[in-house]
Amino acid sequence: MAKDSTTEQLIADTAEKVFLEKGIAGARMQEIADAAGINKALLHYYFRSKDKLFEYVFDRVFQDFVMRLRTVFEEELPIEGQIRVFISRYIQIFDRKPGMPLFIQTELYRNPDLIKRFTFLQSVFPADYIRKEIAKKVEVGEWRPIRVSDFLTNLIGLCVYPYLAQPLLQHAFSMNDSDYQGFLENRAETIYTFFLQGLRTQ
Amino acid sequence: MAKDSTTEQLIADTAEKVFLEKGIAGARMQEIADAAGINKALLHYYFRSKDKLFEYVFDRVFQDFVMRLRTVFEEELPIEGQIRVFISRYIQIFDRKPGMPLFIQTELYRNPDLIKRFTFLQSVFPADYIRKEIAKKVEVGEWRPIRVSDFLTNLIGLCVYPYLAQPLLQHAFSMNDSDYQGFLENRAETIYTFFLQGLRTQ
DNA sequence: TTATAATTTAACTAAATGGTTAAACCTAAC
DNA sequence: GTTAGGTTTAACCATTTAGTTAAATTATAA
Repeated sequence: MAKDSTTEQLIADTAEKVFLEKGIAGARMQEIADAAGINKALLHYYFRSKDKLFEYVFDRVFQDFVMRLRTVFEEELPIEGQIRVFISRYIQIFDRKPGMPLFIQTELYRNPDLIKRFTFLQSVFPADYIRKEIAKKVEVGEWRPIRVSDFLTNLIGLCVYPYLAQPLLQHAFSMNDSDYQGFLENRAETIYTFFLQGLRTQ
Repeated sequence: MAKDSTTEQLIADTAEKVFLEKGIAGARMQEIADAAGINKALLHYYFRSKDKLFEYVFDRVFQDFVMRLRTVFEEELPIEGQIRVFISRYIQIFDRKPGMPLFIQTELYRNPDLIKRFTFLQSVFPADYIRKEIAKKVEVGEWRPIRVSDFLTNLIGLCVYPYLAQPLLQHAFSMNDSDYQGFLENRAETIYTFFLQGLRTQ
């Protein structure tokens, strides 16, 4: 019977696009079916309900995100190098799916229970490891003391904010789409320099 | 007949809460009416349609935001002092309405036309002024060169991100609500130090 | 008092929407 | 060729939802 998962894949991919664009409340099952080139009956044949489909998509999106980042702080590099990789990989993820950060934050804000689905989050936010590295750097007088939560919030905020606030920033800086694309392309290097300098003592 | 604007106010305040929490797509007129302690008929009596009500609320929220920030970079202070004021005022705004940043970004992302309603945005993002100040500081060797767009994106991102990503961060750092509140309270100082240091040459 | 505006009540409409059903059709494996 | 599962069609159901209506009621200002 050769489980033909192509259709399931197609549905999930299409649903992801629609959900990313409109959120669960704004998305319509009919629209997903149309966009996938199938009919509503088949949609419910594969995914019983809108909620089930949403959860499936949400998990997939988040897993994709986590999987691309979880190994960064395990690599054999000095912390500065890990930070550089972290930044560029973060940006790389969102370049492929610019709507992803806003989607995750919004759905999470409106339904905090979704947080329960977040496994492996500690590997993307390796607080203990970072704490130790900060301590080392502080001891040799290279960095100022900083809380882990501030360290990671700053780092991630610098990476993600341009994607979360794209329409606002693009308008504020009078950029067209390709201007903004150019702006984003230079961010990785800017962030790296700025972030590391921000940590230093002098 | 004394136009009793109390009810209009009440409706707008209540609608704001509901819209901030659920977005336009997730909000229900009935829910707004109930929360305001009135009936749906009266809701439509004051605001003809959901869209009209939403636009009214959206404008109010954004205007409130702009009005609290527009004067910061006109104050008689050195740029460092202006930055300090900017940060603390930014944070102060969101402390009162934590859902506001996510609301604005999400609705703007899903309906980019709303950007047309953004007047005075240039006074919150005074690109020309900042450009000149950067140039001065670079000339005396105090700051590294940085694009205005990066300068403002970094500054605002550092302020706003903890509000945009509250559920995620709170979970990642295993904080309860009061932990997170404490985390936010120290942010202003942290950001100020970190941001200014990030700009420096050495 | 009287007229006018605010508010409630309650029923109603029309459209959108998630989800179901059953029969028919297609296709590939056996 | 038969069978089983994927797919379509098309109608249908129940519920939700924005918005309306009209009549009754309450407050308010002139």
